[in-house]
Amino acid sequence: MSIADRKEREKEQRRNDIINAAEKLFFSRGYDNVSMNDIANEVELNKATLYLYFKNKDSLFFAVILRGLRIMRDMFRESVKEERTGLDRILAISMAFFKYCREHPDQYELMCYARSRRFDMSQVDNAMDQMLMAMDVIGCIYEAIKKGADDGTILSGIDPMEMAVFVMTNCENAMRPGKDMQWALDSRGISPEKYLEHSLGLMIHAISSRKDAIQA
Amino acid sequence: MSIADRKEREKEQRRNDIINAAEKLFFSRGYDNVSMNDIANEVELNKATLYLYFKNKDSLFFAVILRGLRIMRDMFRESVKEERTGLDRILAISMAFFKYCREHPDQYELMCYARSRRFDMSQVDNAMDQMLMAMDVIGCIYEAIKKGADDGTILSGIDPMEMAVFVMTNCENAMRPGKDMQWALDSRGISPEKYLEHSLGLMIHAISSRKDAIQA
Amino acid sequence: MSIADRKEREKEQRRNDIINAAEKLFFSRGYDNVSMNDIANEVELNKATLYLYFKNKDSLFFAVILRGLRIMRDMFRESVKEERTGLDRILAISMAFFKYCREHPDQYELMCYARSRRFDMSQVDNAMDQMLMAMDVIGCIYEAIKKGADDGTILSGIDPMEMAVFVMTNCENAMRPGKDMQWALDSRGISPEKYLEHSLGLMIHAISSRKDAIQA
Amino acid sequence: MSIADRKEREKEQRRNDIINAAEKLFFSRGYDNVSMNDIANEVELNKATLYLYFKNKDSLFFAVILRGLRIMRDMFRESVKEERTGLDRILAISMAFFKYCREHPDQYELMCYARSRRFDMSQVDNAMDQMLMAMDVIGCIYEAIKKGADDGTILSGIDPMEMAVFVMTNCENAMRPGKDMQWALDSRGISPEKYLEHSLGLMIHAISSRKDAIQA
DNA sequence: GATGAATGAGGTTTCATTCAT
DNA sequence: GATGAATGAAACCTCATTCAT
Repeated sequence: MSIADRKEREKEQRRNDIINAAEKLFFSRGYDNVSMNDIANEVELNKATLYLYFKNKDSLFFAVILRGLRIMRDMFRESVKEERTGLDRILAISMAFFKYCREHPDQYELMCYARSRRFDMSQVDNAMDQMLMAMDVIGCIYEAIKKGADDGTILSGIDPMEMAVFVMTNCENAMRPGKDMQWALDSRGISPEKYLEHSLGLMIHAISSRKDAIQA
Repeated sequence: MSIADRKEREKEQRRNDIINAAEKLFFSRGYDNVSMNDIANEVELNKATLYLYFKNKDSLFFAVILRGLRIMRDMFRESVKEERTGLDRILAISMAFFKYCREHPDQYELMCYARSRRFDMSQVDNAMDQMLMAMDVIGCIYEAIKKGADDGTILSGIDPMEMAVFVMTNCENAMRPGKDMQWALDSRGISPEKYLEHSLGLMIHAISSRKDAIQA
Repeated sequence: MSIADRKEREKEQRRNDIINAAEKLFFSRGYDNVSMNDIANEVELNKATLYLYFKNKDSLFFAVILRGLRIMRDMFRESVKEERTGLDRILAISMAFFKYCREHPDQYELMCYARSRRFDMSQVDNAMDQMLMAMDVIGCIYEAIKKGADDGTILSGIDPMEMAVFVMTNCENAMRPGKDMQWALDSRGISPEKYLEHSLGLMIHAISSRKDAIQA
Repeated sequence: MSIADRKEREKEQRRNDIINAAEKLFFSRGYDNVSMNDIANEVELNKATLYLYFKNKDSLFFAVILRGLRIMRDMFRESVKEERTGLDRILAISMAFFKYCREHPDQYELMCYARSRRFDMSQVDNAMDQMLMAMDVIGCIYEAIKKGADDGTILSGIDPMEMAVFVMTNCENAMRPGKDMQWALDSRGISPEKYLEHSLGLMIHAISSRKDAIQA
């Protein structure tokens, strides 16, 4: 068993090495400007070897994404531990999200790109893992919303999943408003931080059951 | 002058033909699966000729996007004409946005793609037009928000531009929640239409000065 | 001895399994569209194991061919048993050949491909078996011709081996005239069956000592 | 007109240069051992340029083949000019065929390879020309057979096209009996020339209306 | 004897872009 | 202004084969 185990671990390690190399390059040059050749050179393996571990370039890409999602989920889970009320948990998750984005800006950038029509999930061999992890992430929010509906800190009457999606997308937009939106904010001298704060406040205001509070 | 005029008009016409062809192909196959060759064939011009009108493929792409933005802006402007209060105008613009997305789904798809990191605006020759038009679009919302702050239908206290961005991005997400968000909604059997409605309700609730209303 | 025997038999069995798998795949997709990987998967052995049994892909291919040749030879031998005269034997062998082609069309197809310049016999480890078996096959015809020369049913005066080759190649062409020849026949509405019959008639006519007969 | 003409000629010339280079390499190393890279280097053009003139490697290959077929056809046509009877024409064509094979052995080798299952004519852009030329070649024999049936030198009663195919394939086999057939002939010390002669004699004997003659 | 992992070499094709005319 | 032809660069992927275990 120890021998099979070691093999197993080595294989996992190598897989990880590849993902590391790919991640590094994707981060610095973007998906489209990195070739499998580049990655093979970076990880010092033969190009063909990459294809032993990943069906194709897209699959490798989504393995990178998956890792990012896992980190995000873990941060989400960790963040709610200390919080009592549903609303507090939502706030905590929001903060965790912003933290994630700040600590892993390139990873988050890739994640956004991974959603574009450019990618055909049917050609990706770990598509299912991808979906499950995404569900896990949104699931954290979903749980918090449900709790909030129970404890009265969050509006009820709408399916908690809808609210979770509302929260998640608002966080994303608060963090990364899109090129044109940034132009608009720039034109009025509004800093990203300020927009983040206010935008989050509006979101919380929208879902909170207390009718008087705008918090950040 | 009439001769120069005609020339001018012809040139404009040809430029438009190219954009038409490109648009048609981008719509049906996506940016990355359309080559300059394809476009040249579609418009029945030589490939090299395209480069007389557009600096590169990206510039042509953004010319297509620009046209879409113009349509959107016109619809926004048209939509507010009949509305009195700021809040009503925001509602009207939201509706106009959804209408736009439904009537030009492919165009909207492209617009989203155009925002990805993949594109380097510094290599695009009409980047300025692009920015101005985007400002125009968001400007419509900005005006409505300002009016709403004046007439008391919309929360004041936050820069109207911030609110405009909040509105716009919420509309976008209401309409097109992203692959993973759709999975999440699907898992609870929530239809896109329902989510659109509720999500819009939350947004309006967030910005409305009336503390009791959730409307769709 | 029994242990060594068993080992021997198992080894032979495994070798056969590999040939079976290769044959199946070559039949359905053609030599060039089948990889050693495919074969290894089909037979559920490791790719490297294949190389314990066969020097290279070509050798495996020719092992498949060899098996086909053996079948053909056995059919030839069986076919002449009941026939008296040399000419009758030639006819019987021809029929056996056609039967073989009909019963093993894919195998025959491969056999034809195996003759192309693409293959370098010097790199094939069982080239000698290959040659011996081919000689066996043609040998059947050779014997029949010799008998026919003796019993007066077949022209003498030409080396029987030459005639054997003439017979064999005519049978092959009767059965499988080649793409362009088929186009030609099609253009005149001649069915493969009809051509087979007439072509065989001409061949028999050519070698028969009776100057009046055209038979099928 | 002269300018367009020159362009046209230059283009044709270049196309020919490419075919020349490809032919040279195919001759010396065989189709599968020549890459488009090799050809591009040989003709001193960019690899991509090749694809302006030929849809793919196969199409280029068949352009080489087509040229060979044209030569063969021209030799066939030339050969019959001086001959009166149908049978004499068949003999003349046979000789022309043998001459062709001796003068262009590599070309003939390729032609044989071109017929194998390996090639999917549906992916070849000049497939129609290919077929027409093949029909032209066989057509020469067909005409001679018809004439022979008229003038009484050749057996009638079988469709001339069938006989033409019979003649053609017999010539091919007389010239190039196939690896195994050569082994067989070798084993009896029969030279290719001798087999050619006798084999041709049998073929002529088969189609001739004179019941007593074996000629070469 | 069997295998999992690795690899080197190369395959065809595509594309955006640019000259010379 | 328009074009036909050319190109450089690279892209992804596959395969037969061979070690170390």
